Amino acid sequence: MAKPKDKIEDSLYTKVVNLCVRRGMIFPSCDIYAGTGGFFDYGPAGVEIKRRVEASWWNYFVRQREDMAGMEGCIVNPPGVWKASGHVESFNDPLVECSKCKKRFRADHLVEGALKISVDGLPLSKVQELMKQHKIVCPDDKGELSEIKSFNLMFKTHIGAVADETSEAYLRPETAQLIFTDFKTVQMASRKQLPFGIAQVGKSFRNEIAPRNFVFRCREFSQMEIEYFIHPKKLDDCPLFDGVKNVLIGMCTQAMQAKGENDKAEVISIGDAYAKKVIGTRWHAYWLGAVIEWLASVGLRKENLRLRQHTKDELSHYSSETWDVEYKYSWGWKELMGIANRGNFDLSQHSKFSGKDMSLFDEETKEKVIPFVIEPSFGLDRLIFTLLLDAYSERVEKEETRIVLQLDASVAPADVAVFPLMKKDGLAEKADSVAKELRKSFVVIYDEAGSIGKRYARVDEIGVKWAVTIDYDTLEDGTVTIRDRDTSQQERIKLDEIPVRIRKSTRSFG
RNA sequence: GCGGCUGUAGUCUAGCCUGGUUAGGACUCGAGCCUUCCAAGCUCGUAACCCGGGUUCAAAUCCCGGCGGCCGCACCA
Repeated sequence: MAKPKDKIEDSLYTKVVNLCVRRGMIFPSCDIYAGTGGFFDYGPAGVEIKRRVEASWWNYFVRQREDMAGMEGCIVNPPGVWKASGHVESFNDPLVECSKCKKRFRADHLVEGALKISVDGLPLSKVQELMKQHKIVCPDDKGELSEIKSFNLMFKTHIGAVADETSEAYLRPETAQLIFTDFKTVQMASRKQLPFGIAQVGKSFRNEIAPRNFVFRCREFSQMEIEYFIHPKKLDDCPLFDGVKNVLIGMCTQAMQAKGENDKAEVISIGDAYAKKVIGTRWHAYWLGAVIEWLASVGLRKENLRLRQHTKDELSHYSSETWDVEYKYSWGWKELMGIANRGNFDLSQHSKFSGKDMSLFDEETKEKVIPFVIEPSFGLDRLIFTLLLDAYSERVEKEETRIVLQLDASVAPADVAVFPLMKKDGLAEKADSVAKELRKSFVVIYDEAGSIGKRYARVDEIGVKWAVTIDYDTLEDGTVTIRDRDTSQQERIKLDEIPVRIRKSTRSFG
């Protein structure tokens, strides 16, 4: 089955990466020292965009909802958490390399294939022994295989001064688990009854073997995750479903992929997809719709989005059904975020490993239940870069190419730029006081350096929607020109109309 | 992690082959002049040879090692 190309060698991609670095929005971390592959820092404009996307998400999914509670968990956790979640095991890939063709294989898979036994839970030394005993060689060209090398994708550290086995700890590879470990406390404190969700934003860490493709696969990244808890017998009892039943979106189903139609998507409403049982549960369908609506609200064009169902062999160890929201990158459809049905896997595991009761008493059915979970999981960095790709445009003027980032105003790095037409005759002083006043309510960029055209171009490039220019008329009658980034058209308005104009285009979050 | 290519200011690059330059340019950035609205012009300025060894009187240049980057393989909850 042909996978979408992983390779990124596209000019749009290159242009946006270049813009990110050149304008200091997103750039390699600690670049003055080497060895920092897979880590990226955000500069002034980048961090504003990031905070706004995050704030928009938090507002939409947490503050605007009755059925959601927020929390923030720790990054460093004891091993128990990750043993229960299955990550200690499934993050350890035992790899061997063929001495002839240099190809790499999963040692456990080779042994399982050759001996028709399960090696689940066996220590690596045992697997190595089996490989030797049965003289397992490269399946491609019978070449000799190397010793097993273990790749642990979790960052390990130690708690306290003594670094021995008892003090081991991990940097979390996903934020989700903290929601499960804290589930009972957050439920008690928020006094939410099923169904309800817990949301969290934070950093996660994966020690990728080969980080690549800018922020698409990095070692430290931000996640925005929701675990939505549902009574196991009420997965289709979804009162809010009507709100998204009309969301039309392209879908690529398992059935289509089985036929090899990986790049196709049938445009269908999410409600219909559920009615046809393409989507397993009503609550899953609901979250697919809610997620698409939010992604559209921060400016992503729906025609560049589609839902793709994971095939059975793609499903992770905890999931029974997963849908990815994919974006139509110029190098192919690729995962932007995922919505998994985790069942009660995690709460059950934590109950087993910790010995604590993770069930809730349901007042309606008078029974103790371990809730099922639908998990919408967003990668923030990837999303931001996708927003930049989606917003990137070029305008040719006088044989010169200008970059205009047509970001939604709600996620732009500033609400408004304020420029004096020139520095002299008191224009700069006036502009400065206008900027100071606007700063009380908005994110403002003030700039008096260079020609006016250059200053417009500078803010176009990072996506600021409005530019207010103070000129001689301002001193006379208190009017300014306000310029729209996308049309470069200007309009003369009164000073006190500026906030109204900005708010019209910006949902104010956070 | 393996293979191929590659590394000069914030960005793009000249110079490298054939060792000796105050390492040049353009854009950006900063200061100033000019300018009554879209990267104009002028003056001045800041800023670079990835790191470490070696060869040599002399290394951006040649050699070795390391580190980074890109591409391919592999990996990817």
